[in-house]
Parts: sequence; C-alpha cells; structure tokens
Amino acid sequence: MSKRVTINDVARTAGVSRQTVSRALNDKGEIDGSTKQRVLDAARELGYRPSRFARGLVRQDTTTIGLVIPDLLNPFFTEVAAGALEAARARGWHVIVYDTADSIDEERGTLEVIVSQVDAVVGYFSLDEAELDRHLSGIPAVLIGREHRTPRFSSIRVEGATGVREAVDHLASQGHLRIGMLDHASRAGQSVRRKWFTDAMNAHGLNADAVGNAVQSVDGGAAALHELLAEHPDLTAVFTFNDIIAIGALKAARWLGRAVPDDLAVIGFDGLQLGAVVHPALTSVALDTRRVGALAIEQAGRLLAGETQLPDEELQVNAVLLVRESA
Amino acid sequence: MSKRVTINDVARTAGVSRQTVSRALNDKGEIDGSTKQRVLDAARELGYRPSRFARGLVRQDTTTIGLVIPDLLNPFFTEVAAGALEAARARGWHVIVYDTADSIDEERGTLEVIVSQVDAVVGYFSLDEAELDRHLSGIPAVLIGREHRTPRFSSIRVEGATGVREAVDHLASQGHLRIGMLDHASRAGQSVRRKWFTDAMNAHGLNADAVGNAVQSVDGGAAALHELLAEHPDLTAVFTFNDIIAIGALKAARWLGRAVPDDLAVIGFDGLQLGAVVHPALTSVALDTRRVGALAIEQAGRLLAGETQLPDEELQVNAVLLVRESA
DNA sequence: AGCGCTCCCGTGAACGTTCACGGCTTCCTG
DNA sequence: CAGGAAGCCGTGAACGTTCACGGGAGCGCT
Repeated sequence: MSKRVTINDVARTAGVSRQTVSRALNDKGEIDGSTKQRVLDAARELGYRPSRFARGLVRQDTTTIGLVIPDLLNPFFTEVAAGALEAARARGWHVIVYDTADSIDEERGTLEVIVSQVDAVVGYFSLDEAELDRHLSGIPAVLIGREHRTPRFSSIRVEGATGVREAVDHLASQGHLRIGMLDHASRAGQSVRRKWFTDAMNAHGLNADAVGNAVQSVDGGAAALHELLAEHPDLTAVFTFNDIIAIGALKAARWLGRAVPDDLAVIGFDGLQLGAVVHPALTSVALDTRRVGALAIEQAGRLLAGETQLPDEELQVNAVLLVRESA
Repeated sequence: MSKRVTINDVARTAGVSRQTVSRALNDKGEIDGSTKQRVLDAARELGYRPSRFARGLVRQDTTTIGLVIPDLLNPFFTEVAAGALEAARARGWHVIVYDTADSIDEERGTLEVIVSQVDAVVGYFSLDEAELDRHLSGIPAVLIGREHRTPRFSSIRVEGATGVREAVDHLASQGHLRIGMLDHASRAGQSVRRKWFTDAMNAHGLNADAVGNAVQSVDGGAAALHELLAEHPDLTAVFTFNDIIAIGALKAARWLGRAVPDDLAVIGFDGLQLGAVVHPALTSVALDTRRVGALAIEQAGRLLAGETQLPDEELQVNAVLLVRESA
C-alpha cells in the first residue's frame, strides 16, 4: 500500500518548505510567481491532494449537515431534499444524505454513524424523543413535521388547517355534501390532517365520518378508495392524506368508471409537481416543499450559531389550496 | 465563542487520561467497568463530541463519496441517486450530494469545492474532458452515461441498441410504419439514442427522418409533439428520448384528441416508476436506474482500492423493452 | 520468595495541515 | 549612507484524536 503523498513530499521535491507549498496551493500572497508555479507542478506530478481531515482540523470552517430522509424515491421527500440542498449550497455547506428506507432499524443505524460525521442533523425521524435524544448525543437537530423544541432541537411545522378549510370550502361551494377522506394512519393513530379535515367539515355542518385508511403508496391509495366507495357509495368528493394517495385514488376512480372531477372530485395534500403531470391534474392543498427543506437548513444554521430561538411563525410553512383539474 | 470541548477536558473532569477516555468511548477493552461509566458520564455532562477531523486524521477508515447530479427533481436522477445511496450505505460509506441545477457554472463550482471534501466522485457531468481532468485533480471519478476511461476514471455505460430495437420491433409487429422520434439534442449534436432508433428503423426498412427536438421537460415534450405531428400528420407512433418527454407527448396527444395507444403509440426511454402512474401507463425501453447508481458506487470502490479494470460488460447496464399500456 | 500473567491505566509520538512569528534580501527614500 | 519598508521564505507550535509502548498493582503457582 503506497503511503499518502503529504505536503512535505511536495515541499521536498520542489525544494521549498511546507509553508510555501501551503501558500502556493491556497494562493495566499507572499510567494514568488515562479516558485509558486514550481510548487504547483511538483504537486500535480506527485498527485498530491491535501487531507481534508488535517485541513479541517486546523481551520474550523467547513460545516457538514446530515439530511435524513425516509425514502428518496418518494417525490415529496425529494422535493424537500432539493430545497435543502439548494439552501445548503448557498452557504457553502455540504450535505450528506441518508435514506433510511422507511425502516426504524436503518434509522437507528444511521443515527449511530451520523453523529460522528456531521455538525447538525436535519430531517424526518420516527424514533421517539427519548431514543432520539440519546442517539443524537447533543448534536443540533431540526425535526421536520414534528414537534420537538429544546435549545438543541427545533422543528419545522406544517400548518394546513386553513388550507384544508379552503379545500372543503371549495368542494362545498360546488355543491358537494358527502365528502370522504383517505387518511394515512401511523403508529400515533389518526393524523393531524384528518383533524383539520374534521374541523373544516364540522364548520360546514357536514359530517366527516367517511374516512378510509390508505397505505403510503399509489396502489395503497387506489385500494383504499375502492374500499371507501364500497362502504360509502354516495360520496361525491374525497380528500386525501397526500398526493401520492390521491393519485392512487385517481387511478381507482378511472377503474371504477367514475369521471374526475364530475363524478368524483379529488383533492390531495402537498401540491407535488407530480400532480401536474397526471390527468386530470391534481387539485391539492399545496405546501412549498422546497421551502420546508430550506427552512430546515436555515434553522440548523441558527442552532449551530447558537442564536436565540425564532418565533414559531418563522419555523412554519403554510399550505394553501392549489386548484388544478381534479376538483 | 466557547471553546470546543476536547477529550482532554473529559479526561480532566473524569480524573483519568486521554487514552482512557478514548477507550471508554470506542468501547475497546482494557478498562474497568466503573471508570468507563464515570468517563461516559463526564462526557455526556460536558456535551463532548469527538472531532471527526482529528479522528479521521489518525484512522484512515471513513470514505466519503461525492455524488453530482444535474437535477434532483428529475425522477431519473432521483432513482439513480437512490441506487447509489443504497449501495454506499451497504458498505458504510457516506455520500455528499451536489445538485448542479443543470448549470455548467454550478458544476464548475461544485467540482472546485468537492475535491477537497471527498475521496471519490460519481455522477453526471457536462464539462469537457480537459476541464474535468483539471478540476478533478487526480481524484478517482466515475462518469455515468459517458465515455472516459483512464486508470483514474471510469464510466458506466447504458446499452440501449437492443432495447430500442425491441421497441421498434414491437411497434412494427403492430403494423406501425410511420414512426417518429422526439430527440433531445445536446451540445454534442444528436443523441446516441437517436442513432439506435435510426439503426432499428433501417433494419426494418423504415425511414427514420421524422424526428423532432424536445426540451428536457414535460412541457418540452408536449410542445415538441405538437410540432412533429404538424409536420408529419401521418405518424402513428413515436419514440422519445426519455420518459419525461414521453409523458409530455402523452399530454399533447390527449390535447390533440389522439387516443393512446390506438391513434398514437408512445414509447419512452428509461422505464421510470413515474411511467406507471400516468395514464395510459407508459411503455418504455427500461433500464435499471438503481443499478446504474449502484454500479457507479461499486466502481468507485474499485478505483479507490486500485483494483484492475473490469471488462466493459461489467460496467454496463442494458435497457430492455417494458411494455405497459401506451404502445 | 520469585516468577509470570492478567488487568488497568498513562505517556510520547504520530496523523497532515495551517497559523503566528521571525529572518533574510532587496529596494527605495531622505 | 542610514533607516525602513516590502517581498519572500522557513521554523515551531497547535488543532484533537488514536496507536504503540511501557509500567504498576494484584494474583496464583512453583
């Protein structure tokens, strides 16, 4: 195994000192043009590359953030990730991406290794607070779509109550009275989004008990709509936990011969770009996914800098109704 | 600004030496159970976190790979990235992801900073070889979908000639005689995929001159199909550079009132998962995108280990026809 | 008693780079 | 010609961790 080429090797073959090599490579001043060239040539010839560890050790500038995502293939997380990457690049930060494959064990494993590699952690987690705390061992962390607020931890909240209200308003104004929902139940029981839905329905004096449960996938959404319509054939509109499930619902509706939006109106949640390519284009309670990612990065920066906490409003992104074709 | 908590601080408050602290944290043997606990407590209390730089400097184990992607929001690249992440995770490597936003300047900037942060680079690049070489400054690199083979560089090739041939066979067997193509012209002129198409058409004695040019987006595909059909109204089938463009074509076809596949057959390229959610589901010359990413990572590992070059066949992924509904 | 072994723990060195400082020329200025 | 400034370069130290080595205490065995 050939030893690593160090700055001293370059210095020797160029006939100068370490420091001069360093000067040449980081083009600081205080160096003669010709010697600089000589050093550069020597470095290239030897195939010298500075050690990021040694460099990082002495100058404390480079910051690296760990982005933890349950599934990169899910377009929602992709969009968030894209927003985060962009924000990070803007400040010259590096982002290590970890895909936990929706597995709690992978998440544990990821956390285990992540803490020794990054300055802060950002993303979606399923572990409970206690274990999260333990694994994180003091690293600043920003949790997305989940409450957890301490000096070391922050969270980015999604505010969808008014957006969902808009959606129900929209449906009601078109005469829909029987509106169902396809929820996505997690370990924690029914979702917040369902609560928003229920509240909005109640505000209209409508009952919100036609709720099905969908697995987090297109096929899951399709299957769930089948079931829901079998139970409640009179539904004329359906609101879904997210766009993925909504697209499944679109698929099932076509299968069942129910035209969208005339025979069945569909409204999703998230406002993914994906919703624009399907037919009919998906109406959705949209949230600025890229902004979610960007906010998380920014907040990680604040935690890193030890700045004072921001008011909740700043750490929140609001969802609004985006009317396309499906409702 | 509070100084960093070092291993010495922990050692002092625990009343032991550095080495003992190190032993406790990396749970090596040679340490008494009670002192270990004492050290751990001290570390937790002080909020101690080992410096990844100092650690990386002495033990040469952690490897980090830079993954360069033109646009994470493009589902094709997302799938490749997912494959790469998975392969990297399997060997305990870290992946820093850079999104160059389809900009050549960003790519340059990325390269500039990447070389000092990773052990190897993997991904899609637009720069010409000379500049690439210069920026990479000796780092092992794996270029995807592009030729570039030297001891330091490798490339992952996509073999689609037979897959495209299958596609044209498929269309011809259904009686299609006038088949067009929506190409994506780059700086380098017409694409290899177009060549594959032309060859396949010629093999059937069909002429392949009904070719339009599409921008790399759904809308671009839609616009291009409009133009192409205006010029060649007799086309009954169209093959596209990739699935994104194909989905645009689907959209345009619906707009023009041409039913797919009956009035117009559409075949894409890439075989994205996305193709399964649109309607009609997209027939495509599919390639195992995740495997592309995984292959790239594996090959980066070989370069890093200085292993001998593999035969080309091993660094290649073959595309095959995936028949869904659109043709 | 002497020897050797095991169990713990500590000390110098090393990893590869940059920072702070100091020294040597050379040139200009009054 | 003295003095100072500017330009160029080298030397010790520091960053925070692990590795290699050595050494003392305690125990059992001959």
